[in-house]
Amino acid sequence: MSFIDYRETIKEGDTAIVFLGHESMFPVKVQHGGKTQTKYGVIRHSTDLIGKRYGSKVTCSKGGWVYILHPTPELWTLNLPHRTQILYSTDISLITMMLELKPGSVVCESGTGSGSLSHAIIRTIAPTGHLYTVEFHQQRAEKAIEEFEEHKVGHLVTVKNQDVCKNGFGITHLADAVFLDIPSPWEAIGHAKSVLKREGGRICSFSPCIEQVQRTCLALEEHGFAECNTLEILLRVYNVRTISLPVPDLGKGIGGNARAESDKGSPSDQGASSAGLQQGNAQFKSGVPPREMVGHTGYLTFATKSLF
Amino acid sequence: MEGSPEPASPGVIREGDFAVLKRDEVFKAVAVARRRKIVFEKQWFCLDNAIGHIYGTTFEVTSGGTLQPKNRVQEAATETKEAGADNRNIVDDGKSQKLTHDDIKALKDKGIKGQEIVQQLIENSTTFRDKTEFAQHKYIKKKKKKYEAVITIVKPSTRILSTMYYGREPGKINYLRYDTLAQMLTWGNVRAGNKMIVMETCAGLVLGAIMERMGGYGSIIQMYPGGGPVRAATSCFGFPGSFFQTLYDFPLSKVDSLLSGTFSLKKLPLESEENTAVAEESNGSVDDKPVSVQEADTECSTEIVAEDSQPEEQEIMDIPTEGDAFEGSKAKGTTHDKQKKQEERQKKLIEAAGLLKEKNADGLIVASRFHPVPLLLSLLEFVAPSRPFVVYCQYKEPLVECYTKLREKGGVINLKLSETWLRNYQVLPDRSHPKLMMSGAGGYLLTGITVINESVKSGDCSGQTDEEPTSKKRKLQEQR
RNA sequence: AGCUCAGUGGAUAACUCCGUCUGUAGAGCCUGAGACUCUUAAUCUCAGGGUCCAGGGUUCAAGCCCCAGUUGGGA
Repeated sequence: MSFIDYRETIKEGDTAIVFLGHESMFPVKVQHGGKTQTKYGVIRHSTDLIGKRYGSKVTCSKGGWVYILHPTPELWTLNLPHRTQILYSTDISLITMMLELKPGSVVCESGTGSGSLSHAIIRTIAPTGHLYTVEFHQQRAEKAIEEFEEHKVGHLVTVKNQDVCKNGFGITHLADAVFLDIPSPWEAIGHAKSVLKREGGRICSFSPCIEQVQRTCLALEEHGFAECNTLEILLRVYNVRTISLPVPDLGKGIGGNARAESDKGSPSDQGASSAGLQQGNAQFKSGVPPREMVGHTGYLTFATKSLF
Repeated sequence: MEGSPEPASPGVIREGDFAVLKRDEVFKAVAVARRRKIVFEKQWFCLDNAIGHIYGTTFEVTSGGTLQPKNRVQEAATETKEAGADNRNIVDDGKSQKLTHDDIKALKDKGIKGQEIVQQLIENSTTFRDKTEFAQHKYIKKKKKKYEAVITIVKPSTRILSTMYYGREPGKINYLRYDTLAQMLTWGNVRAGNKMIVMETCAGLVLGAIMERMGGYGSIIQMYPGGGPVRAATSCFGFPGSFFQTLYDFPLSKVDSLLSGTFSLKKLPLESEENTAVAEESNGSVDDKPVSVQEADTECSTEIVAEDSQPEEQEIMDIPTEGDAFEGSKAKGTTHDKQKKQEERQKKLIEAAGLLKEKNADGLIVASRFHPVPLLLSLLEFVAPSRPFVVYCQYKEPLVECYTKLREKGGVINLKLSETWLRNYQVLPDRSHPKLMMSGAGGYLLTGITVINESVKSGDCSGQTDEEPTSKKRKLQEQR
């Protein structure tokens, strides 16, 4: 198992995703002799997991079943233990594209937070790129290092426990892209500029509040960044449902005979009949939005450092 | 609001009023009565002490279940002396609050004021002064919400009730969101003096909204499915009885017969001596030739009913929200009463039929759980030319079908299928951002304007296909 | 049947529930109204009733966050 490479079978030490259905799934560290409880019964790692192919349907002790999935950054984002608020795949997708990340890219990130975005970046820049990620909270930095090692991507990432606003990223003129997810990003724009390659690169800053964006944009301009652009992306999910609407009873049966002869061609005759609707229910499929409303995550401000 | 502390009664909470309780963004409609327990947000209390105060007053709930008005004077400007620069030194070990669960419970049980409890929590937090200024502010806000819970009593309105229903029982109003309702009232040109046709299954909310906008002037014919109109939400508005004198209702199941001229009253009581028009109708229908309602007769009877106050009585019957007080007086309806009631009903029905038969309504509003196509095609018959109509549906597909059918049939222009999105914002110094985006789940609208359908009048089908596009083109040019 | 340990998934309507499809504003019961016939009532239809157990902590100034507590469910 690795977050940057698919493997066929489940092995000791892997982080696998146990999929129970709906939105319900959780990560599990596979260990000899390990046991995992689910609502469908117990899973015994040695017999139920190790050696099985990813994607297998595993039967639990109560007769229920679950799927075991190979981890991906997207599944990890949905299952990682939160130390902070995290970025979700909708925002991550836009960040990745607008920062022009690809295999070989060198990226600087701060703060690391819970590592949701970090995993996605690492997947994209592997096998030859590198991520430098800076986090001023000591426990969070340590936990991140631990996770990267566990997920066998440690060689692609360097974690530093320091304050990016004061001390920058600890390197200069190496990065193709910089990403900032910190409360006062405008204080880090200078360091960001100096860490980007001399020939230029892209920067992105994530902020929940519009005042932060205003300050950041001013700072970007002062430091000579170009193509400053702020975006917000919202995900709209639809559930596909069969809808059944009752057809109203307009009393068609009672006066039906007389109406057939309506000389004026009264359009009312077309009522239920021309609509092709019989008494009863009209059925159709529709995409219905879930009741929960889309919440605001943050604004994404992008800019380019160019030679000119 | 202009600072005039007028003793004018309209602004005062009185027994028998319909009022709305508000806590934060949660509403509940209640009938104001003495000695009646209300449960709201897991607190129970009586409204006795609220009677006599003006609407908009904020109350605290005492432990004894009474309301005490709360003066909003001192917002102790909790001057934040110390604040951290960032959270790098805050560790989430769950140990920063020194008060235990039992300590806090004891404070509450002792009846300590919410404000004091919040202060205690702050003083016993080892991390509070290390939080940033913004985090401190947020912390206080959260604790206040929990411990300084107050309720405000407000006057019902479309704004309040539509917000309440969407939040509390959206299924009962077919997910009609309040911004969508606002669109309907505007595009429907709802105003005083109109003659409106309404077909809704939104608990009577849409009807109430229309009545509010009409202010008691004009007339409304409510089309209803099944045994009678539902007006649970309408009664929450607390409209004066006069508003109901020109509110009529008519069963959907009679619409086709009315349109085809075979409309009759089958279950009319045998002895309907007073109203000759009614008698004629019932007799006529038994015979060979279906007799349509005479316009002159119905207009006459309309005026008669407008004078007596029967409609009001009917509304009170619809009101038994949670009322048990009136139960006693509700003598088990004698057969005589029942018969009398039915007679009144028949009378109103005849009047409603007469109004519809004039085919000169000023607008049509549809918002129902039924498929809108047959409703729209039939009910538009009763609307005068050059009048707006609005159809709401929770789903897009049926309205697309309406659009298609109406284009085929003609007689309407300016058809527009629409949906509104709504989002609100947090605005605080340096902390402004959108809160929620409400989109998709608020339903869809089809709006349009009726016109004289020449293709039908001429009885020439071939001309229809040619005329439609040209007229549409002209309209487009005018708009640009 | 009682106690202890570990892990798992639930608490919203007066009450009881809600599905391995990315199905928790959906229902049942209850109450009421109308219809109907089989009338101390049955049946059918419709309606009324919803803001999520409680406390603490924490995330950036956006929770798809965390912890221990209460209650009941399963190995």
